[in-house]
Amino acid sequence: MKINPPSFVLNNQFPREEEPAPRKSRLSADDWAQAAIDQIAEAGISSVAVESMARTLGVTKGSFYWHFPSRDALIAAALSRWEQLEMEAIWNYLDGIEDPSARLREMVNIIAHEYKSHKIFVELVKAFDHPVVTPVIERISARRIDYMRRSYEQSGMTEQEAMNRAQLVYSAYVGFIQLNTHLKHMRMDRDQYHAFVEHIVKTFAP
Amino acid sequence: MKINPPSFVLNNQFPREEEPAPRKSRLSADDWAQAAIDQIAEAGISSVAVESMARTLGVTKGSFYWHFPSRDALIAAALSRWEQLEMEAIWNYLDGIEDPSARLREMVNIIAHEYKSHKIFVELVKAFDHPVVTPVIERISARRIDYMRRSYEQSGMTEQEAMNRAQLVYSAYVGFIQLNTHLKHMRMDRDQYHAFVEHIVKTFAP
DNA sequence: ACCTGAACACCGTTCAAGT
DNA sequence: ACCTGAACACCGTTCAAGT
Repeated sequence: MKINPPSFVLNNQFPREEEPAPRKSRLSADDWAQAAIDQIAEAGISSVAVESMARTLGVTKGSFYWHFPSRDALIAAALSRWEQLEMEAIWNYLDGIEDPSARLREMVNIIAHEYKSHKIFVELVKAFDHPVVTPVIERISARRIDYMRRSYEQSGMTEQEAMNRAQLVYSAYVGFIQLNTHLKHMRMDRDQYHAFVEHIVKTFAP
Repeated sequence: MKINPPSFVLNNQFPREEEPAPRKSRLSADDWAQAAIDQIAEAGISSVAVESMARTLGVTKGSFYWHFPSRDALIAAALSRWEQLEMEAIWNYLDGIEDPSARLREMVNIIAHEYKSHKIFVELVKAFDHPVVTPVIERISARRIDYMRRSYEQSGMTEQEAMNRAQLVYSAYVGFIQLNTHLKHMRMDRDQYHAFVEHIVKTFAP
């Protein structure tokens, strides 16, 4: 009953629509947005700097303002692009799995590995209070919590219980990715990690 | 069996040692540190700006650099002061309670209300990846997790189980304060909140 | 349609000079 | 011992001028 994720998940690469072979000398707004996504995945929201990105892209920073009115607009466009291309691909993949408990397990599986989209989510949580970031996390979180709530309801919980449980599990998830990223005592080797996941599964079973 | 917290917890005010009545015209490093603590509690780490704080304190920003070598050094001093004065006072209060389960309940109680120290902790979690903030959260988190681990062990859990449970509860706590602060669907009225706390207590019972 | 280059504001940092 | 004032670096933002 093991489900193998598709290659675009394993490769941290989601299919792009265009991307012609010869690099065009002039840049589009999407070029800037994609560069911003990569920058966020590598070093977080705060590392998105117009001046240094312009240097990397081989233009002056002044040219940036032809494409976007501000740095925040660039971040917003980058996150929107990421939601539509990368997050949506994951949801489509998950929705293709019939069995609800297999779907939930696979959701955990994707999150637990260091895929690019998970890395970006970790960076977003770090910048939780940024006005452009908050609504993105809000949308993603609402969808994930709802996803879990429905699974718990299908397992026979009352509506209220299922909601509380989903919110609690999601809180633990958001807290853990932060603590695990930053705190020494929360970094675990493979055995500890599996024991911890076992404990979580047992504690949060319907 | 209800325990009333001491006035310094309810008033969000912890006793200060000196503080003479006539405001001295010259500033000390502690004056800057205390101003930084208040600023962090109000608007977070990123709002600590040398220039605007100098304006508020009635000096030029140049004078700041007589007291501290950098902005980061100010933040470090502020957080150190907060740990020693405000956090330590809470721990001393908690350690004065004999019954372990009453202590744990009171710990949750203090955290659940919007005291200044809790506000500051929320701000620190927002700036989790700041190199000056990380070790502070690390110290506080290690102590709290250890506190809970011991309680679970005293309740008969194995060492490993108690550790996993403590880490899981703490993860949920850290995640919840973030989600509750920022997400609309996680804001609860009094009834919802009590039902949620009930659910947590039941789920995480030893 | 896209980019340059120079300007400005804001803030962290330095330092010689003042009291 | 503590502070001022002017300077500089860095980065976001604007805009007239170029192709």
